[in-house]
Amino acid sequence: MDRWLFAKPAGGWKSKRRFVVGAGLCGARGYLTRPMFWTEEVAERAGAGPHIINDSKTPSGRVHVGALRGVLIHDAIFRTLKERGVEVRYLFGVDDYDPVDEIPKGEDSHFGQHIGKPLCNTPAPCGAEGDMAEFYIREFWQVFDELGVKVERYRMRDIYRAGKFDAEIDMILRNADKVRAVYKEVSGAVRPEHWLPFQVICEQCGCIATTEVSDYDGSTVAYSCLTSRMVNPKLGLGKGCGHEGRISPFGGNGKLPWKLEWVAKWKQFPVTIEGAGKDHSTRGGSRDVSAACYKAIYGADEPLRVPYEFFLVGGAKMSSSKGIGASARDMANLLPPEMLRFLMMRTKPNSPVNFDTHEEGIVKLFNEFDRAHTRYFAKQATPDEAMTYRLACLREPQPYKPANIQLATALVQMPHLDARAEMAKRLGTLTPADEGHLDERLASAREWVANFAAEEEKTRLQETLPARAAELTHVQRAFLHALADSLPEKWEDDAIQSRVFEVARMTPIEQPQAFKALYRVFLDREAGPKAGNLLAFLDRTFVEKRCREMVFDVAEFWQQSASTPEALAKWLEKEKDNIAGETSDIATHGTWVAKDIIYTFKDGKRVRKRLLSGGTALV
RNA sequence: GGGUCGGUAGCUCAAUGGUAGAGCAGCGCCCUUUUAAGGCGUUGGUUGCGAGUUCGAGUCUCGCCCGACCCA
Repeated sequence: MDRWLFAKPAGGWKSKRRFVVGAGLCGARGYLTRPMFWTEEVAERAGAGPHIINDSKTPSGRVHVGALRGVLIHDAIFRTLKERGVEVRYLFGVDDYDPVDEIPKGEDSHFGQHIGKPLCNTPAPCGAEGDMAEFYIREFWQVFDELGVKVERYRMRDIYRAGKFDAEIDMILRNADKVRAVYKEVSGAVRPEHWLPFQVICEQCGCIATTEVSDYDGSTVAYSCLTSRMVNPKLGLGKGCGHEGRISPFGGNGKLPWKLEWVAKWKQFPVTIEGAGKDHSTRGGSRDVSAACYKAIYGADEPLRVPYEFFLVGGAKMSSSKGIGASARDMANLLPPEMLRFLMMRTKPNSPVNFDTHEEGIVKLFNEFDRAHTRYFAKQATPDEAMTYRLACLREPQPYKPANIQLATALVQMPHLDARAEMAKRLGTLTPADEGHLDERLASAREWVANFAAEEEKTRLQETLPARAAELTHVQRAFLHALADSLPEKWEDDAIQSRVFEVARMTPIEQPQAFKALYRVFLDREAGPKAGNLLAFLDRTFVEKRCREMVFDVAEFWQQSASTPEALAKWLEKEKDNIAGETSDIATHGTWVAKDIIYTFKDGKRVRKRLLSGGTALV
């Protein structure tokens, strides 16, 4: 469908969607326009700038794959603004002053004693160096690098300790009454009169989640570490120590609750664009609270909102106890960076992205990306498609020959095959870009097979004849016997491949049926890699034995393979110029009489045709 | 319980109140010693259900059902 439309005249028709105004007038009906890509809409709403985009992550465990949605949405907006010549920065913060409130899987003994403390004051697990926050954010930063997401990184511990939020902390504490009013009005949460929006780190036990602060005098606050508060009631952990004291709220002695932390960031940096996931973005949610506080305290408008839906990954291993596939790192191992970006770019922020790691989902994603790539370089892409593709690429798009993912996953499962060589053979002459792409694609294929493929999706050589071989027709069984009878002396892929075709013509059997029979008895699948390759690396006697395992009935076989005289005549008419000669012989089986005619083509090929009579009298 | 968003072909999703579309899957045909490849064609819909507004509703309004999320 043509995406170029005539926009209705301004003021005439109502329009929900924004349009890009194209070049000049086009007739009397309106301007030549096209619908905006979602990043362009955001850029348009954002205005001239300069802009500061902000996003952040609390590294309380391995960073979940869903966190990439916001990261990449912000990156796409960042790149679009830059392309438009707008001055823009992209900041990304580590919320490492947040408390430990949950325990990462399997780390109970290590983190149990630290629950309630700031992440950056908690040692890393597994005896690793550094603190918990650094430990978990490190692999997330690595993914940023691989995805080509270039952000200005900051850590909340540095911000607080350097006193960069001191002015905001002071302002917010002085306006605590406004904060309480907003909480009550916007989200219905009632806070006690003495409550102040701040949490200090308890000087006695080091917890930050258990303290309650009151009485700000301009330089210090009073606090108590509540024994009545449990950071994680489910686990029964993180009780306060009962300590009471007075301390300065500045210089890293404590932090703002994160709804106010947002306010401080917006004010200090200052942030002009910050999206948030749907969990924060609903009415009366945390984003509304933060925005209202910002307005109440500073009289300022919140940064541009970009509410976005979730990024959900389902599939084979996701629900397994191993937990592979749930983290950003795991997903980056499976999907090349462009693919992961593509997944996010093509879906508008307000729609959820559901990605399935089952074979079908993987194949579909890769093939769609390859089609986008091909269309882009063939200049057949629509404006939206081109934009999606360009934003998916890490740098200026480079041409290369796409390597089919389905073939790649098949080949890497054949231990006796050189998958790379097989793929390369099919692609033809390779440029360095082709080679790089091919290696990347094979790595994805191997990762999928190793960590994501369900058992039934894997290609496995069948040690014994699979049960479903019973579904083979008698022609297919006869074909396998005939193949066993005439396996080539030279046990090489080309010779075997040729022989398969020849035996198929001489059985006779339709080619697809012949190949399906082979894949069934050896792999228990409908299809597979090139048959010659597959067989060449198996033991010859094993192949011969397997091919003879299914018995067939001659009468059934003949009936399934016979031509009608009409069909034969039609075929002869078509092929007569290519046929050099023919021989025939008669065979009988019970009351059936088969006349087999073998036609020899001018190029040496031989084809058997079978005419059948009799049989009916006895049946 | 209150709120937000969504429900369109088998699947994933488009569609400015103006003829409901695309990709994939499926099906059919063609080609082929590239057999998990290639080419061409094509089926498929009570737009969750029911009312209303309108010349006209997938789109707007109301009610209900289902799902996700937020708040309590």
